[in-house]
Amino acid sequence: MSGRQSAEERKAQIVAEVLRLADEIGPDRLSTTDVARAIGLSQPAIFRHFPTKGALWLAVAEQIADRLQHDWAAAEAGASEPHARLKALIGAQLTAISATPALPSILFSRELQVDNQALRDVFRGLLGAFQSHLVAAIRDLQAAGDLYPDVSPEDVAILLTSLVQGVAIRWTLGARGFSLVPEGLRLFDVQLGLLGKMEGDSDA
Amino acid sequence: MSGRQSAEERKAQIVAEVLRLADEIGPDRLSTTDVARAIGLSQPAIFRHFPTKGALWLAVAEQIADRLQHDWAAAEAGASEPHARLKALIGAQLTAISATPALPSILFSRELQVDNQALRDVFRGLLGAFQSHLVAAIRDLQAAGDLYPDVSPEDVAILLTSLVQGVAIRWTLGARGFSLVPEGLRLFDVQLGLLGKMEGDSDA
DNA sequence: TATGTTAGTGAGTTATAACTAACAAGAGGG
DNA sequence: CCCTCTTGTTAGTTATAACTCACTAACATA
Repeated sequence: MSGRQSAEERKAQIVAEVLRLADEIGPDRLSTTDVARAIGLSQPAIFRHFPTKGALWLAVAEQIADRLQHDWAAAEAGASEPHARLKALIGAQLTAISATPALPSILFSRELQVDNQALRDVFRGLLGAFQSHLVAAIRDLQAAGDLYPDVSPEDVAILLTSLVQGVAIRWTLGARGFSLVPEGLRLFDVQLGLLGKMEGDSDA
Repeated sequence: MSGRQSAEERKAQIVAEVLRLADEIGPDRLSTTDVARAIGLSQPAIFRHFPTKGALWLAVAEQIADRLQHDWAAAEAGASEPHARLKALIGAQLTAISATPALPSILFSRELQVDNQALRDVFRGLLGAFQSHLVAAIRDLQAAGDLYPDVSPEDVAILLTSLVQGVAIRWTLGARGFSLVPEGLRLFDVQLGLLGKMEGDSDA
């Protein structure tokens, strides 16, 4: 169908298709046959480009990691003020999930990670990196006096990642009946509102 | 091995074994053969008690639902004051998860997310019910003046369920390197501390 | 003690998974 | 114009999944 292509193009196409289908079918249920059929290739052709299915998933993970890290960098570059930077980070994460809805399932799928240590490492590092970006922004926010100072930045970061995860779960369970990014950002404002309430008292 | 048993007992035993093995093996990797072997039964015996594997999962979900609802009721009965009631609800949920560690994995399983609509409905209802219990307690807390009144109880409830989910996910992914209930309650106190900060200002 | 019901078994069937081996064809270089 | 590398195919293999069928053994009770 799609004609003969260079290995590099094919690889990218396969990875993209895995991400798309992982949402439809479920990450661990996704078979190489599904991927091949969606592209219009024979099933063994997948193995021409990736030695094992695990290697294919690793490529997918690395693509995810690259994209997320790029998104975070862009979010931070576009906002100088700490509050805006924090909100941009959360927004970037929500946008990434809404563009790749399989992301939470992939990130949290024990099935995938059980027999793929490398995959687990990539994801763990990724989650940790996000946490670090948040902590840095929160620290700046506290330094600027815009955030109640008696709570640890790490705890705030945890509350915020939980918020993102929580809204993502509600989004998937509820058949995506609401708009992920606005709802997530609304809750972010609520949470940050609470965290900033002491602002007026700080000079008391 | 375990001898002949009544259908009712066997069903309960199978359901319990699924919950145990779902944690060890992962919800989607879990085969009827695994369950049968763990009990000491032939694999077809499972299908004597449940028409399909999906029906088995549904029975598991209903057992979870029953137990959670019972736990919530007990938590609410044991605490009259709103703040204690809210904390007891969160504690009950954390305790339930720590007693059934497969719970978060099931939330992200393909069985739940893709294959089994009925299962998804049960879990959605369950989350909604928990949310309602929280909202009621939060309303009382606001009425008592112990919680910043300008934020909607629904939003606070969402933040709290997200908190529970978030800590549960970190707990499972991080190889259970910390104690779920204390860590969850600690974060609850942090969050509630933020929500109660206005208390001193309310008469200003 | 005879008889119907129910829990359980062993040996299948069918489908689908990942992966392999042998062969075919398109594209560029000599 | 052929030679060769690369991308692809068709036709397998092996393993494992859910589920079925024909049958047996324990139990209850009339």
